[in-house]
Amino acid sequence: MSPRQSRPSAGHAAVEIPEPEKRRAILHAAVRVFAERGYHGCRIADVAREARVAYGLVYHYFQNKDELLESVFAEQWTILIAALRAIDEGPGSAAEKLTGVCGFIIDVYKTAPSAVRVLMLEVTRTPNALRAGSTPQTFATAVGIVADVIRRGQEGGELRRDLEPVLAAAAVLGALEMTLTGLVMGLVRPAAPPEEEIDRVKEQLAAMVLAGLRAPGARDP
Amino acid sequence: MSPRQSRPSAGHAAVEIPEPEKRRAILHAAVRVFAERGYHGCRIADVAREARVAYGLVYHYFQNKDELLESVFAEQWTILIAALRAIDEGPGSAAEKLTGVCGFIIDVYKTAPSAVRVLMLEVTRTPNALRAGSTPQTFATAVGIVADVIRRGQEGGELRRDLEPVLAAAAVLGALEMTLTGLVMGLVRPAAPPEEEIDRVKEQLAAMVLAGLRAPGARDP
Amino acid sequence: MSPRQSRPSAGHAAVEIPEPEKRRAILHAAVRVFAERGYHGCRIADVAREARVAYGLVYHYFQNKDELLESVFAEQWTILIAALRAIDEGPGSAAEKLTGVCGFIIDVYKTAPSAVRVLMLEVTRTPNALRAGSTPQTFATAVGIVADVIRRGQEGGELRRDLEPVLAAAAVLGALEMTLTGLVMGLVRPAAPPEEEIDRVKEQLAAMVLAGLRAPGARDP
Amino acid sequence: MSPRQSRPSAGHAAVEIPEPEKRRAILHAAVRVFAERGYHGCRIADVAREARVAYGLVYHYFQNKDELLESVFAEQWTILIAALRAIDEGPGSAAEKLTGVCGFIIDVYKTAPSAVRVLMLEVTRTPNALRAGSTPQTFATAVGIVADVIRRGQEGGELRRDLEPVLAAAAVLGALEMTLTGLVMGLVRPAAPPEEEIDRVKEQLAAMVLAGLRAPGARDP
DNA sequence: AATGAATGAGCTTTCATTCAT
DNA sequence: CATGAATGAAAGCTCATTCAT
Repeated sequence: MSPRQSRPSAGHAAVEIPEPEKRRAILHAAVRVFAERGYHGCRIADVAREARVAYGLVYHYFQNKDELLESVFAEQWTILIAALRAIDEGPGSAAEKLTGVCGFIIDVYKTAPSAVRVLMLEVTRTPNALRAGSTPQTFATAVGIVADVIRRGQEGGELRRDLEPVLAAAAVLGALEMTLTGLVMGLVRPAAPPEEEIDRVKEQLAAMVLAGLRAPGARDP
Repeated sequence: MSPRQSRPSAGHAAVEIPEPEKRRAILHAAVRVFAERGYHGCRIADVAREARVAYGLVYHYFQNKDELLESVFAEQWTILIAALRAIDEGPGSAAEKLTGVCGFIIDVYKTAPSAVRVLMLEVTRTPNALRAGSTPQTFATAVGIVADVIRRGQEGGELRRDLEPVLAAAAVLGALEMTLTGLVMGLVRPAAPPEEEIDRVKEQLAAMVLAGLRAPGARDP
Repeated sequence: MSPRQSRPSAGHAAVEIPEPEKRRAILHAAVRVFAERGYHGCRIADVAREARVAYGLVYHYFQNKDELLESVFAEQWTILIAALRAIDEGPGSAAEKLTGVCGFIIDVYKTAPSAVRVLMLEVTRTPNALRAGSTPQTFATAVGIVADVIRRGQEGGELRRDLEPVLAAAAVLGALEMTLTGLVMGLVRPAAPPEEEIDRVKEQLAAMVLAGLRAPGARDP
Repeated sequence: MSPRQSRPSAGHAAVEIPEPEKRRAILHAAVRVFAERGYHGCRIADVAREARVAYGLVYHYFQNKDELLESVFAEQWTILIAALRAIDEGPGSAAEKLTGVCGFIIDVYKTAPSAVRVLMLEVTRTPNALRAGSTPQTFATAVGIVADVIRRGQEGGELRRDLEPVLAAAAVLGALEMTLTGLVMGLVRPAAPPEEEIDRVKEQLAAMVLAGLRAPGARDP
């Protein structure tokens, strides 16, 4: 009787059916509301209002609340992981790659703060049922990629070897996340216009992270 | 006709009215349930069951769900901030104090993981209405104390001066938090019995944090 | 294990056990609260607070809410009916007796407004279960007594014969009640000090009632 | 995302949005249940069942119980006051107008007894919070209109001048109300089929009221 | 007698989900 | 596709009643 599937998004051949504009609006709205209020606090009514769409339409495009939020998760993780992979597989030293990771996340944050919050904060709070198949693995994947960067940096003598890569990766992402949170909450008052302020955060964070991980003898880039 | 106030908890002199045992049980249960499911997902019925107490008793001691969770917040923050203050005002170098902070939080985590999760995770997710008067300030306070430690370390030449203390403090706490989250989610698989594993995390984290903040010339402790 | 019966109030012989002071306080408080908020709106907690007595004590003296409120009803009606009977069986013309009825109710109102409200207003609103054995009959009794006065006045040629006595009696009591309500609500603003104001109401009401009922030829008293 | 406002009910021009049928059903049901059981005794579940409507729909159209009952109040008072105004401003002597008032209320009672009970009985019992803005004023308004009729009758020499109009008006409405109550409770047993019985009540009441208020010299109509 | 903590059924309110249009 | 009224299960809150002290 209509869509309602996970939307593989592309057909296999010929005529590419474009994603309906309103479906997109709902998904975007869901990201914001979800980020703002969390899984249980996010009401379908809120999403519909935020998307400026009729109540019932949400159920036209998504089976139910869970499927909607799962889509949100999936989409955001897909983007993040793709980016991390690109950085990981690209050229450059471990230090450059870590700087790239910090930079990317903070850049995303500049244009879509809620997207970052969804990824970082909802990981542990969202019911397991929902994340089934998506989050724990994907979160692990994200941490894993960063850990890989670190591991190879250790192997190449660029980063200190006494740290467990996974643990270090988690710490780096956590540092990123909480710094952004501080920004959201106004702890770090913008001494400069927001745009530049965020760039300053980016630099400092990268510096701190690198200093924390770099091998004693290694040179600054 | 009964309690139901915010319970300033301490009198000024002589006859200290002891906190009713069941009130305490409810508060403890609330910490756990709250940590587990977040603000909106936490049902009064769950708290009551967890505390092995009748439904209605929760409302005997607390006005409503909000007041209960606010009490949880207040209590946890009070404990954490007192500990941070003690470390801040105690003796030792900045490095030792930062190590102390990491150690304390991870130690608390060993005995009461949910308490830590409430503090760290609920900060941004809990409705503003609820946190009014409690969280934003208290969170800021906690960050502020750590930032002070860092600032004095910078002034004493022990820590690098190019980092904004508040930002660095947030990053440190974030690194702590996400590492613990990783532990919870099983990302960092215990290579050793849990107890020792956590101690290993403590060491590595402290090492990383210190390396990230220490001034180039400073010696290892 | 204690009182808790309907309290026949007097023993049969010798040693008269006096009604406990606090039982009385509860009963009085109940009259006020009941009058103020009606059956469903009247909480045991309110009664206890109003009586400055511990919550549980109410249940020491009364089986349950119903028994308490039934006692209130019974007591008030007993008083009212006794007074009406006394007037009815006393000397005087029908006109004098009707004046007496108006006067009595308004006088009671002066000292215990809530008692009057209980009698007059709760009649139709209180659940049948509660009034069982008390109200419908007693209310009917009260109306009946006034109707008797009217009937005898009609038979004696003093009052007009075209009115159904019961109907007329109800109307008289209703006029009384609503006037008092008007007073409570401040519709009839006291042009004089409360005391005198009420006396003025008494006169006017009696005059109006008598004029409404008196036979065309009958003289003013 | 829907109705839920006080429903000003009438637009100014062209396309009149009709009141949803079910909203109306709920309001009607509420009048009955409210009349039957009073403010505190009236359960939303009862209203929904009586209106043959799903529980939740009540909350679709009304914010909460208070708003629902306030709407009931407002509607009933609006009707009554409009009718009283029409009588007041229409032609006829004061006596005819008073007869009209009695007749109107009793006629309404014939078709919608509960409506009358809501107006007359709930005035003093309903919590102040609820009536705020609606009842005290409107009740005063109703009494005021009747008082105006009386005042003008006094000025025209038709009615006795020694009675305070407001007081007399309250008494008249009270007589009406209690008579109807008596009818409800079966005090005045129908000597005739209900229909005629009520008409007999109407006549007797009007006669009594007029006799009570008419100036000594004035002729019978 | 007196107290007030403790219990839990019942009612209000919310909100995911369905359905007629 | 789009809409929003309609439904009802689940969660929050109240309060009569019991019970240990």
